[in-house]
Amino acid sequence: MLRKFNWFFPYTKHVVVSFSSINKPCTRQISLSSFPPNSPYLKSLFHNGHLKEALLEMAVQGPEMRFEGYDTLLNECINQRAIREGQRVHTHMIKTCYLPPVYLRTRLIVLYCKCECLGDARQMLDEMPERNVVSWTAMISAYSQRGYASEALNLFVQMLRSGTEPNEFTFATVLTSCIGSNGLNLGRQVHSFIIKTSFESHIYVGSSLLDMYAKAGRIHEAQGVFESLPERDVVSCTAIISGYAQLGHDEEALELFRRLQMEGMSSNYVTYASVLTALSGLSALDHGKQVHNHVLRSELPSYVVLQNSLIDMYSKCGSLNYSRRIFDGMPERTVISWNAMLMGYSKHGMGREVVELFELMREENKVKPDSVTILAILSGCSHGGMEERGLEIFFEMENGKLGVEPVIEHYGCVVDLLGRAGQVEEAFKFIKKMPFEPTAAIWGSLLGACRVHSNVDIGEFVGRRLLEIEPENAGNYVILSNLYASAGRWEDVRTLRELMSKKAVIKEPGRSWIELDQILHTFC
DNA sequence: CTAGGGTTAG
Repeated sequence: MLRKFNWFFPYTKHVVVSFSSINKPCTRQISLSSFPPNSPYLKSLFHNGHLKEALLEMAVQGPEMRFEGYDTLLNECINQRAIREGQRVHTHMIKTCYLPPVYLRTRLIVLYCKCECLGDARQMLDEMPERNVVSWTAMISAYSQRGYASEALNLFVQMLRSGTEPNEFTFATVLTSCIGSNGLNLGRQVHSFIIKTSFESHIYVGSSLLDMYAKAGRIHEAQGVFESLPERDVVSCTAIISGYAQLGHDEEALELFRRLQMEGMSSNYVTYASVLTALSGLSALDHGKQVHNHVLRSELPSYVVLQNSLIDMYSKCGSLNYSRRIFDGMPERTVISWNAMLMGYSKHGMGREVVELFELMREENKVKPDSVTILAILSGCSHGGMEERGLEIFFEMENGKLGVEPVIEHYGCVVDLLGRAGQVEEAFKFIKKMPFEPTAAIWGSLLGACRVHSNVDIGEFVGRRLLEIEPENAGNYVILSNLYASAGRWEDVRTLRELMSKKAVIKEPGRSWIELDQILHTFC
């Protein structure tokens, strides 16, 4: 950081400045005459990454700084995410009474956004004497990209009220904030606005629009937008494929991928990741291997995201050896890599492998576990006969030793774990003293344990409770009635069946599928 | 100057 920072040196010929960079302190003599304001030298300093020297130069130039100098400096601060240096540029404007035009103020908004100082960015925007569509859009997109959907939407409305017309950038970004319970409603309003302003066939707006419909579960509307696009690119194709995949329409996703590929669509890592999700859902190992081949032949095989998807796909297809081979071969892993692998072992009841892998994770100490890691471990211990170890890890987390904040799902896993171990009373006590209100899923897990271990007393209490919370769930009636049956309480079984038909509870039909000779067959 | 799709869990 700079130690000396004097603004008013332009009248001296030489100036000695001392500063310390991260590695070494240094002092340098700067000859002013060789550095006219906005000189090419200034630019060369930035491009060689000497931002701090450039800042000194700025300090030396003092009030001589003009638009071009600020622009170059700010852009470099943005590229390097250098917030301290950027603040100095901002301060320089204030101290020298420079009134930046809209363009430079927008660059400052972008600087603060990219450096995660959204509050400062917002203050910049609010204090601007005049704003244009770019200033508004930069802020809206910062909110959208970080998941602050309501802030993004509120700002969008404020922008409209101020009389500024949104452009294709604004629409593309604001649509990604049309999520949640009212998302579809908002998205439709934005859509009609898009039609009015004739941005509907814009490729960025269109892919954002179809993604919005897909995320709201409206795959047909998404498909409609996709088909109406005058041109397609990787992103729009990926968006529609992943739309199908995320809604569980895995066959359609795969079908569409094949068709678009034949039509010449190019794929990137996001495309493959989406297709792999669909294949995991289908447990289609042969198809998965084909996509893996595509990935290996592409330029992308070392992408972490893609390898994570492959680990997951092979796990869900039951090939844990393949998963592990990919996992072991990764030069860098994210927490998702560990979680996908742990989850794979967990789902296959390999409790010992789960615990061993977690120990490896702690030994390596490169990646911190998160909430999902602990979920994978607890459910793995529960399904894999490692109940005691699972409980130990849970209590470590509860005592704050893992750096993971316990959430209700963790408590749910422990209930499951105790229940499976036959400790039905302990599980019931555990639920009663949890710091959360038990959900239907948690009661359901305990009811299942009561059924398996024939604990009619607790089972009856829990079952009745569940029938109140979710009277439409057929499974609860069936388990409770089986529990009564196992205790020979036929009268209760009968009244329960009557209650069930009176409320017209319908059991969902079962579905299954199988892959034979690389052809997928599905049954209902 | 500002913009769209993605990986683990439920």
